[in-house]
Amino acid sequence: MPKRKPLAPATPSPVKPGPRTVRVEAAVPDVDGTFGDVVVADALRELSTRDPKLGELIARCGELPRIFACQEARRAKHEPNRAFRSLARAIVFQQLNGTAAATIFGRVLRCVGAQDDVLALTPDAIIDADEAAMRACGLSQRKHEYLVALARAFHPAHSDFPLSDESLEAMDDTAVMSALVALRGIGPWSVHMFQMFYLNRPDVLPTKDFGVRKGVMRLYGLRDMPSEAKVEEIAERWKPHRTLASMYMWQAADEGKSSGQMQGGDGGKGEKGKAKEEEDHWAGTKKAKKR
DNA sequence: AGTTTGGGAACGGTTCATGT
DNA sequence: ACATGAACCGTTCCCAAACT
Repeated sequence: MPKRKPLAPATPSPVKPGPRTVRVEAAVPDVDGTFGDVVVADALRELSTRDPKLGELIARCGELPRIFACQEARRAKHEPNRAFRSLARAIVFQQLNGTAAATIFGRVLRCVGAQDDVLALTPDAIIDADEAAMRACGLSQRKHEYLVALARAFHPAHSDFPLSDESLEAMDDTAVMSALVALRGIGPWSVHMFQMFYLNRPDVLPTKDFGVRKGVMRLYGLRDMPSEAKVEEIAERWKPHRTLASMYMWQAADEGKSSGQMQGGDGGKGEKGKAKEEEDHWAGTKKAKKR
């Protein structure tokens, strides 16, 4: 096979090139203007005061729809095993192209009889599922191990201190991080997304996230991708609203991409697509059921 | 000896340059 | 026009090497 030129992005960013001042679409109307316990407008005012560069971005973009996307998830709070399902999906999706992962997750749902009712995806269902059948869904041996371990961690009969929706809600951010990274297959990045989009914690800074780092680089005019320490240093002024600020970093990264100002660049869907997938995932959309 | 860092592997669907 | 197959996506784990 002859040498190939670098591939063009596999999935072009859905953000259309256009005037830098274009506003993103308005937030969906049926929201109460809060993120977790925070009034978004107040938090954005505070962020704008403390960080003028971020303030310019906020003024230009308004309240981002992604801020409110997770409100939908909060409405479904009463559904049992939601945290388990979210984390199970995160394990299946990690390391994979979103489309491929959705295909596999759909097969897994079918395998455990949850194709028509995601509520049937329970720790019991995963523990009882036939390993060969799960592997036949396209699940790697490692991921199958992770899923079973996750199911056991949520199962009272298999864990002295079983995790649950309620216990995770009651934990502070540090405790949630400790509890979840202890599970194989769940890393800091996944926990950060879980805290942001599932628990709606207001002060989460996903320093490992490529999009956040890229957004920081762009917004603050840095020449190179900032280290995690540099991101933390810059984000000091965002406390205690680092979750919202991080969402604006994704926006900054998106704008850089759409306006062609980012140098170098990663192929494929990049942080935009990934971030969108995470929003959809943690917000509880049912994309994976489309099969 | 203990800790940190870096690189490779895993994983399936999609994209697209190249050859026929 | 169609077939082929390499490259790519990104997070996590694991292991080896480097460092303290």
